Amino acid sequence: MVCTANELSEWKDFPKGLRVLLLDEDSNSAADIKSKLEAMDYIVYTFCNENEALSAVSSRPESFHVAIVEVNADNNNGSFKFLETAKDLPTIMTSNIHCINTMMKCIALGAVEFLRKPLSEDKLRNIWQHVVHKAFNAGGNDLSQTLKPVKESVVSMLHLELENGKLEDKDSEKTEDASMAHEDDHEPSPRSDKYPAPSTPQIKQGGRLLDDGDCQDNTNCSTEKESMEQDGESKSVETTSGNAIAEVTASDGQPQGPRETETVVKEEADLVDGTKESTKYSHSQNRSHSKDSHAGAEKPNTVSSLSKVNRKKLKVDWTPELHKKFVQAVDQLGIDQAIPSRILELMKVEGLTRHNVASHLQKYRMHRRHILPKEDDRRWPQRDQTQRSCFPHKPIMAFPPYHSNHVVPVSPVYPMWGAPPHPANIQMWGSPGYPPWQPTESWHWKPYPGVHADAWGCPVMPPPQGYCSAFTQNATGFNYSGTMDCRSPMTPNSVEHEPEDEIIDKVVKEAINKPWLPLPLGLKPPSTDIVLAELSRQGISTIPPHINGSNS
DNA sequence: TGGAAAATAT
DNA sequence: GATATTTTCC
Repeated sequence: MVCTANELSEWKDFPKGLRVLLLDEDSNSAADIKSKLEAMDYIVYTFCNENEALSAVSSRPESFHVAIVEVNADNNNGSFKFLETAKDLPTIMTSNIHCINTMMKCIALGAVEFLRKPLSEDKLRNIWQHVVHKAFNAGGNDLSQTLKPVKESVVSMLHLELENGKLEDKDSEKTEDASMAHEDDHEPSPRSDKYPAPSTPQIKQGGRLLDDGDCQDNTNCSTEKESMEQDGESKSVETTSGNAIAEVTASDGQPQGPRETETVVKEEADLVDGTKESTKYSHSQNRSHSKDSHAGAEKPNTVSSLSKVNRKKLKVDWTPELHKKFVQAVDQLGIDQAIPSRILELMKVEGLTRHNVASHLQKYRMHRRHILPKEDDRRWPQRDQTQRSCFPHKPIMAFPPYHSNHVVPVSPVYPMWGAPPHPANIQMWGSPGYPPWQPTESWHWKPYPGVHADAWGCPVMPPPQGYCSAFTQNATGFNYSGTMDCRSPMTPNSVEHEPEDEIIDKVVKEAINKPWLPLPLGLKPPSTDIVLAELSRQGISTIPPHINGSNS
């Protein structure tokens, strides 16, 4: 983020000048709070009923940075209403009542903190944290105009302060009450592993989940990597009790950076009373968790409602973005080198475990396997008639060596994963032409520039002689002998093949002996003209339209 | 570890 | 019941 002197000067005394909306029906209380806030150079706008306050917020949202709303037993609806309506405004609830359910409800409805009255200066002094937190955690798109300057200023400030070694006092406070978690008293420094998370449990906020290696304040009791991965997740649940937030910055530590690597996972967290509450971390764009408001809209037993949402450990939501990363990682590694651990490394996504990746990889492969042959099925028949009547119904052999580590990547384009039921998946697995995936998909062809997906398994007819030699050369160059390796079933000692295996074996041999035969090796097919000529020479007149397409 | 399959969750 | 994801097993 750019740090300009101008920005800095704009709010060099941050958080002084922070505009606070105070909603408190109790005029005495309001006056008291107001005076305290003003003593800290906060600008206070007092309202005694939610409608006025909401009206003010809606008419000039940029006028407030944070809100302090009182909840009382008599009229908490108004407070909740405000809370639910003014979602963009970090809202701190305060009350004389300490009903855990009320607190929970407030939090569930989006309150950033629940402070018990009376509000001491210490408590009030740090409300700016929520503003900063929001400024840094709101997705770029979500960042309101009000928060932008805050963020910029803070960044600027941090920049300077960091050079001085330490952040300004920023009041290392500790809010009590609802805040059972160890809070971050400082502003987010580029190196800190947490955001300036408010002291109160947040059940929302785009955040990252604990990463294996970043489970800073948690126990690292697990020695085994594997378990650490898992513990890293559940750990956040168990050891951060009271702090539903399990935010961990990405390795880069840049406040903004993590946003794009946030994993969408659901996490359960132990709440104060031990009940579980689920938190869904997602990309910043999804920040508004309807779930939360939904849960909050329920009765005081919000807790139990939340608890049922999920009891299991984290569940990775393979959003298109995440999947894209995955695919890119796979691409980068090459399909043959794409193993969970490496993919995981490349993805650099917090909270994602090797298992998650492995699982996804498994699915990914399955989809590919499932789809590719299907596509080929449409094309092979013709070939059968002409070249390989003995060829199995499916070009089994033509499968790319997805699971073979010693095979050269003969990676065909990643096809869509089929026709998924969910729109999201449709995107994820990329229906033809789905923009986001196009680049990725073509990426797969990197090792074989110019080769089109359709070349794979296309009813390409025996290429002319001239091409044959080229083909052979290429095949050699690309170590196509290795391709045969992927036909592991044909290992010498596997004498008792299934009938299908025998066929496979046969085909493999044939392929070996007749390299000029068009196996789906991902090689560039001959030019359309040549193919057409050859086809017609063989009396084949029916030509699938995609041949032309794939070659031109 | 990687990968397949079983078990669960949604 | 179908899928997606996690767990388990090898």
